[in-house]
Amino acid sequence: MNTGDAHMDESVPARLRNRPTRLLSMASTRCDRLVNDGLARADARKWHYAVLVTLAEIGPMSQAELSRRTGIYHSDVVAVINELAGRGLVERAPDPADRRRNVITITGPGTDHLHRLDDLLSTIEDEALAPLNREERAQLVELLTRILTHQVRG
Amino acid sequence: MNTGDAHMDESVPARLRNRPTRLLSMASTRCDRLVNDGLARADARKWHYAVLVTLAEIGPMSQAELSRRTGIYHSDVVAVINELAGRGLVERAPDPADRRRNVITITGPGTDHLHRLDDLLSTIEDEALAPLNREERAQLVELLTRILTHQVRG
DNA sequence: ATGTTTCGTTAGTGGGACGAACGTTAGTGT
DNA sequence: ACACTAACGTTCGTCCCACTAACGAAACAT
Repeated sequence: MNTGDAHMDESVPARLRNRPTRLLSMASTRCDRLVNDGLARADARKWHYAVLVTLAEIGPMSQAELSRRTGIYHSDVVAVINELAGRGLVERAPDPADRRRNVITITGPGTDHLHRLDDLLSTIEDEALAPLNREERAQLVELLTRILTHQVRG
Repeated sequence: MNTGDAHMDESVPARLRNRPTRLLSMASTRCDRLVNDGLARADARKWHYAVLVTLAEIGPMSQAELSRRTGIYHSDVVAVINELAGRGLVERAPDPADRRRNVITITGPGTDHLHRLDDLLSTIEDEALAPLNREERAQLVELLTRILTHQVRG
């Protein structure tokens, strides 16, 4: 499975090793894989989690709004909702007030599943960020958030 | 061009907004795009930079070693070297000592090009990480490095 | 000699982010 | 009342990336 490759040794040139964008890329790739593999064991993907948590926390909403809140590209929302609806975790119903919209609602089983995913994700992230303590994780979150807010408004 | 989407508003549920892996993913995606677009203006890709900087800093080496040091997947090295060699930025020659190997060497124009890419990349990263000062960038690098070293040995 | 490993290479897969276009429906201006 | 514009859901397709599978050639191990 694991190729045991180097990638991070001293064998990597310094100019390369310290490029923040490169580190960001590699860390993201590896964390994403951990998350994907982990969630796959619960037959889920990260977008499933994003949708379920959004619905649970904010309430029923249209697909377009889901796209905006979760960051899922609007073309891709359809498939995600299809998958979730196919498993009975959400319900898709036409909005009587605006017939362009579908109202997506989380179901009972959906809420249960969300709790499992929440636990699972916490475990996964705990392993992914193992070498970082509480404050350091908060620091990381803060730094990344600032980068992102800047780029969005940029 | 820019869709002006939200993605980072308060409209994002808290449980989602504070997930480090999610932030990592989004930051990486956006930074990668900045880097790719930026380097594209110099008709280059980030792997070009990785290869050139490695050759310049360490010296000629085989493609396999290049793969190990840069993190480029071994199947993909071929294409990268093709592109670089096609532009005369590196030279690919059979290794007389081991006829399985190719020895890749950076050329004069390759070194020039590397300098341009170095400057360009600094500019790009400066913009990508604009909201972070020196220490904070160092902090970010340190945190990410620790995550990565842990995962590689994990 | 034989089997194993390394190297370079080709072709192909799967996923994720994104773009283009379309029919449908809601608002908006006049 | 009517044309125009914008939003919504949807489908299809594109591009890039990390990765796999398989292969011939060469080196190495025993």
